[in-house]
Amino acid sequence: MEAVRDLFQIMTRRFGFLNKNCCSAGGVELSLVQSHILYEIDRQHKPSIQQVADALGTDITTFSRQIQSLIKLNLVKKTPDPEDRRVYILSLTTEGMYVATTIDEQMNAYLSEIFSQMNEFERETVIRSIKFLNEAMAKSNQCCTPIVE
Amino acid sequence: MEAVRDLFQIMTRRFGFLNKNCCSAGGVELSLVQSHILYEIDRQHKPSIQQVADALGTDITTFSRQIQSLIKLNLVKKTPDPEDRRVYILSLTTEGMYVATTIDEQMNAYLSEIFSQMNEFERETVIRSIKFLNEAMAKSNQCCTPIVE
DNA sequence: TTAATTTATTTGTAAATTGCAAGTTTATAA
DNA sequence: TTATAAACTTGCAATTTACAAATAAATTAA
Repeated sequence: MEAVRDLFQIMTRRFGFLNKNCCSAGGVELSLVQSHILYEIDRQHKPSIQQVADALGTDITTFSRQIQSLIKLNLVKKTPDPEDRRVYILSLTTEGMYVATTIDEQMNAYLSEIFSQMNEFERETVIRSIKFLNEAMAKSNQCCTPIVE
Repeated sequence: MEAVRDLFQIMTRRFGFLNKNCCSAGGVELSLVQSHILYEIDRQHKPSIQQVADALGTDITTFSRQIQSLIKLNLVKKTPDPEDRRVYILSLTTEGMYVATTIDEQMNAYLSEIFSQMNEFERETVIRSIKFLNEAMAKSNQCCTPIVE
């Protein structure tokens, strides 16, 4: 197999730029990391701090502080879990939800623009390919998840 | 178009993990950023500091310091450009080349493992799709390049 | 039931990363 | 030849990071 890595490296870099340019909404200027956190909280169902940190592969102590700053920005809410009082459940505030949604819409708009250069068939193929790839990565145990030592 | 962003977000996150777990070679422990820099210096033809910083979308002052630390690690070399004495040409040292190559091989090995789950046709399709996507992103002027204001 | 262990989270601290402002040096334009 | 611009570096100061250690609650073992 030739230089598959190059393809990935360039693609993810480009997508990274997209994300980077995309992170302010509702008068709030977010860092890339913060935008990823909002995304992940939104995506998961009542996640704990630990769960989101794991999903993003961030050190828990770092993550704890990141959450603190997002709470200060009034984008994230921390609720004690009644089931287990060690745990805090994370959720987006109304404002956080607005910001996350806005970013999401912008990202999708950018992506639409990219895909608009393709015809229906090409678009379908590319999207199906990415889905497929994600599944393959999920199945692989050697890679693609944060290191758990 | 449905939630294309999700596909991308997950894919790039997974690839990010891959990169993250992949950054030590030849007894040197590199950060993700450092590994990206080696990659980009290797890829470009006698790039200047500015060029690599631009390609990676990093602030030039930050980048200047990152190069300094890679020089200290004896992975990167800075040569004055005879054509324009303001400019420094970056290149990898022998050791830097070794590290970059090792990381590259590891990444490709991981990717091979992922692709080994697919049959020949699927593999071809996925790879062609990513190439295609890269071209589309390159053509788009709205996105996918670092902000130049 | 108590003691020991594990899990979730936070804080102390110190190092690394970042970027703006300002500076140096060389090239180019007026 | 003076002014402007471009490539790069340094001085900060703020932010981000992660390891070690602490707290508090749950679980498990004795």
